[in-house]
Amino acid sequence: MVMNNRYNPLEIEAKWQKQWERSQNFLVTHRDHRPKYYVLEMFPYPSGRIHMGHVRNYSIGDVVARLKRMQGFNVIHPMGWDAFGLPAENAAIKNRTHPAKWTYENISYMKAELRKLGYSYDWTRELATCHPGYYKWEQLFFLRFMEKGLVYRKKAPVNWCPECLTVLANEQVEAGVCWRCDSVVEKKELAQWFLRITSYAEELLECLDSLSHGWPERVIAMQKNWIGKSTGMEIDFQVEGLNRKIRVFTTRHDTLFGATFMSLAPEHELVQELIKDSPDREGIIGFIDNVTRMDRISRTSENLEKEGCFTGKYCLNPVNGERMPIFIANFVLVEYGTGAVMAVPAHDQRDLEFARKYDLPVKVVVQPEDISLQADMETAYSGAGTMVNSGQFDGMFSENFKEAIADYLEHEGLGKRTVNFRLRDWNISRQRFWGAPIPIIYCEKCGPVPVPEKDLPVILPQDARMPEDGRSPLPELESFLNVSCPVCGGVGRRETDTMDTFVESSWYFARFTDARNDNQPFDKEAARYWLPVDQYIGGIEHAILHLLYSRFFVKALRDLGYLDIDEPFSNLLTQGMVLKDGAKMSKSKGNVVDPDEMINKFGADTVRLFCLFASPPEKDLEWSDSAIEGAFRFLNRLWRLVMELLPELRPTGPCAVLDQDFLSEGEKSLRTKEHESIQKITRDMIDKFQFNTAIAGAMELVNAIYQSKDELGDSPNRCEVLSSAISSVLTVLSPITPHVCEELWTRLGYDYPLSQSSWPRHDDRALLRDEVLVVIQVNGRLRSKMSVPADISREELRRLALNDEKTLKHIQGGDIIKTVIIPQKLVNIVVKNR
RNA sequence: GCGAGAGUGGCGGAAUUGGCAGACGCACUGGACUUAGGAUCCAGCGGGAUAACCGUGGGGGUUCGACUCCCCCCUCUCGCACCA
Repeated sequence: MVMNNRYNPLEIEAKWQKQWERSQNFLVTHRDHRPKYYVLEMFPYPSGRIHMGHVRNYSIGDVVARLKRMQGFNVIHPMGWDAFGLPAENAAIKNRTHPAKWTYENISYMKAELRKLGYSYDWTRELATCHPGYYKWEQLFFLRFMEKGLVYRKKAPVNWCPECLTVLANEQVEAGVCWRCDSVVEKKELAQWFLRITSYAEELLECLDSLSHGWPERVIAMQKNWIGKSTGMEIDFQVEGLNRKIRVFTTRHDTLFGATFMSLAPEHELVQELIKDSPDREGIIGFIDNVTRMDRISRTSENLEKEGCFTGKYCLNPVNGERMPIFIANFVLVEYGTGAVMAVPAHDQRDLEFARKYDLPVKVVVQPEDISLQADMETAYSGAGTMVNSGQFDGMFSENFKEAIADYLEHEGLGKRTVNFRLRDWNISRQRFWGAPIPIIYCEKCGPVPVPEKDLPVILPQDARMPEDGRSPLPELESFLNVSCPVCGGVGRRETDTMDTFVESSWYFARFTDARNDNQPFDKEAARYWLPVDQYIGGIEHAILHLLYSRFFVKALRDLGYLDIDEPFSNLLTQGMVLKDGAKMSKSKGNVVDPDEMINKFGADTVRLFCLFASPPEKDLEWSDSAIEGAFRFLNRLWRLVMELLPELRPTGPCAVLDQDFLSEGEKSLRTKEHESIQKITRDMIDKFQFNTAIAGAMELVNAIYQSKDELGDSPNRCEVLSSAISSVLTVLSPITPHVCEELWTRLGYDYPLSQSSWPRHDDRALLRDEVLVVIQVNGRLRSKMSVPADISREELRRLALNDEKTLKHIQGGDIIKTVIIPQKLVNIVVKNR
């Protein structure tokens, strides 16, 4: 048969994929004596086709899964579909069909693509988040969250994407534009459902420390930044002539004596009352309108000139009673702190600019040591120093004064120490159809009422027709809307908003532990055994969004008694992007490389090999058509090597036990290379996930075998040494290129599959060489090399080095000051010229 | 501005963490085998008059010895950014 001679990837790949499926090798249960290992890749949105980014992501994950299996772990490696989302609705409108149809068709196509790549998934755990059997439990969690006070409904100005026709959470607005479609986000006043993620702000921040070993530093930094904890005080300022107080949040209460005016956000709740009888009311309202109409990008731009207008009212500084004019300022944000800022122009640059513009007083209260600050300063001083102009506190160090004034204000009831977070509650209402319905019924009498647990799931109607204009059909779908109130039996109407799709991805990793459970979200025992995820792999784009939401969900589910872990993902690998011609692949740029095409041309093993070899996992990978041919060439080379030697090879196993003393020089040298390679590859693969260098190591070993097979001639242990080395190559490459390795392994005569073999262990004794190459330097410069017995004494090595011909040339005419000797490595002779 | 990361041949990338800079691969050059080669094999491949020497973004320093450690500077990528 032809296939006996030539490497035919498509044929052997189909064969082994069938074989693995039949043997059910990758199916696991939690009733197992082995230690568990949970490896998970971020599940895909079923957009239609797998792209190279997926291939890279899932290839890395599959290597980890196969590797850990070979190391003796009970490995769970599931795959599923993040199946709710807007593209399905758009496609449904276009094709005049239901989003479910498009979604399930995509899933089945993409699943076939994944199968062709030979990934070792436990497909019995497959899930699609759009299936009622999945989102039923999500709706249950919503009810549980509600009971716990973790869900509330609030009318608030929210982020509205005019393109997606729905609201967005704060995390989903990036620099003022929609994360999905880049439209400029607008503000809209709507009643929405919120998850109280802020209750966990402190813990979400603190636990980041426990992740510092397993997570990339920059992801941790981004999350810290997003949570944005700052410690300070809330202080009340009495409004003059009005029975009102303005509460500010400040981290610089040490500068309180220097506060000379007050700045309010234009949206601040007191503004309308303050300007009620102002003679310039019209002008002020005009100013407010101008500011609030601005989009978020320009409003929060640092270049925006600081502007404001005087309300005509004053408030009183609580510590010195000074009158402070109250301004409305364009740079004060209503959503941060209390929406009001005590302005201390001497010690805050923004306040200083504002004060100069409106000719407001500047009062220095913190005096630095080196220079003497004057009120006519050009830049504000924000450091520490000695208190001045601060009454009886003058002379204190500002950092100490901070505590003193805090005590004083708390004692007088004028303020209190607080912690402020940048993190806001998570708005999960979406005005979309293709999402999990929020299980709420609005009753005319009882108000919003939770759907009783026994009525779950609230199923997304199958008969919905998508309106052409892109809106959700739910608000007009009578069959869905009409329902009686579960409390009073009166007329009720269902909530028509669906949940943010990030809710589904916040707990899917837990559902994987028991994906077919019809009675509960997952069995507690199964979850306890499998969770947390030991290795999570995905793109950096979810550094905040998905990873923060999932962390919150796990903590909330823990407190509800469902889970007993604190964090979902112990280790996180953020893989780099796949680029072509230096840019991210995209249809518009026309630089897309289709995985299917590559698999058909070279086979899955080559595609996998290239993805792992071209670059370390965290770095971006530049696609190269000629480099993937190189990967294909290597597999052909490996194939030919085994085919050529096949008649004389035996299934000795990798790192076969051989008595060193009976080996010839050449045999010993190949054996040493084999064991060195195993050592290096093990270190690279297992300890560092550096598959690119591991593959390089395997290539070196293949090169060495090619050389040895000719050099060894008919030496007595030729068969054993070659068989062992080749078995080793196949074993260590098998997580990366499983099909070709299994095929060659079988042809070698093994009667058990590689996928059920153990990872090889090198023998330290095999690493010992009789002769080692030692480098000779003179004054740190390489001058000569020589091969010496490995156990040579230092003195003997020194003597040999000093008598080396090439070395002597560079020593002549100088005095030898000293020699540095690193055994088995180098000799450095330090010479000083006479 | 703040935070994280990077800078090494023509290219992707290595370097046991202070000890032969450029592993492995791509591209390229020469040769062999060939009707043919875009298959395969062998050899070469940082620069340089193939000699000295110079070379890991630049400049200093520590050291017998620095891609690696310390100080200063430059460039690039990503994230956050009027956060009170």
